[in-house]
Amino acid sequence: MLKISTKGQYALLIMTELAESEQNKFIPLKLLSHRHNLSTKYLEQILIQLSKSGLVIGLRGNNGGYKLAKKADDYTVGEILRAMEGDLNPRSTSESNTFSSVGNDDFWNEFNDVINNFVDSSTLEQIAEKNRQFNGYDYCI
Amino acid sequence: MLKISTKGQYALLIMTELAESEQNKFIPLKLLSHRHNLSTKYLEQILIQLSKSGLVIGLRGNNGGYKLAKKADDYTVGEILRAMEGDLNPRSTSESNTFSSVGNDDFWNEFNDVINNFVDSSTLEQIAEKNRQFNGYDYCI
DNA sequence: ATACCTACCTATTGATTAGCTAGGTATTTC
DNA sequence: GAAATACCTAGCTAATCAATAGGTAGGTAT
Repeated sequence: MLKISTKGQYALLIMTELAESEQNKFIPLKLLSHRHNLSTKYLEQILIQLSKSGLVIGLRGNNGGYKLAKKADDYTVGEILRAMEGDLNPRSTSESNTFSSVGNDDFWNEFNDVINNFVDSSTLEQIAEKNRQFNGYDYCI
Repeated sequence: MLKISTKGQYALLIMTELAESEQNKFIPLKLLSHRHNLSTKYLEQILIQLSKSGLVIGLRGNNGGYKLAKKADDYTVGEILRAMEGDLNPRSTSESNTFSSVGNDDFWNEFNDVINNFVDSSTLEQIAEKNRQFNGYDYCI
């Protein structure tokens, strides 16, 4: 249906949240879920998966939580979404060659490129920066 | 999961098939399904829906079948896929504003634009033409 | 040591969708 | 009127989505 699941959307949202945090401190899951009114248990699964993928670092115990594994500039949106969704090919890869035609194949390949080029040229930092600007104007009176 | 369903893929494939037919003659469903090894009953549902959407004209009885409702040049891939899939927004529209942030919203809107601009600038004729060229080289010896 | 905090793990569930299959009805041509 | 065709409606299986639930392991402060 050409939709990114809520997992992908939540993941991106939370990653930008982490990117905006000062000094990249560990932020506990509970705080993140409460701030965005998301199910803690559901978000937990997402963060564990991000952690397994190496996009985020989790630390247990008091003052633990999650933080980015690298600088926000070094994340593409693509790698974040793919960590949650698997590959972002609009055509199910398995059936690519069972039925097809040259023109159709070309179209689907180009479509795939358009999508992936876009998400891979968008960085986490770009999103976080926009949020910072907006929050700046909004609250700095 | 950012996938176009088989319905959308089949629809596009069959539409290009119709576009390639000489003089836009009516082609029976059974022929189309056999040529591409697709379930007749499943493809039937797809063509009925395309017919309801006005993209294709169905005629019953002997020598009946389906044909395009207009010139291949006048179809965008977007309108064909949307007829099968509904809108092609990668973010579920309903949840757009329940959770969000400026940067995230901007990203999702741009993503939406990238996808829709692409499918709306690809025409059925472009795909059909590529097929015709290929078939020309392949069989004309 | 122990109490608490936090991430991590595994299973289950209800709702929805994808991808078909099946059987019938209406319409057109010969 | 018989054959060919599109059209209609229902159901079915498997997968996926979006959560919920209950537990375990690892750190920290006292």
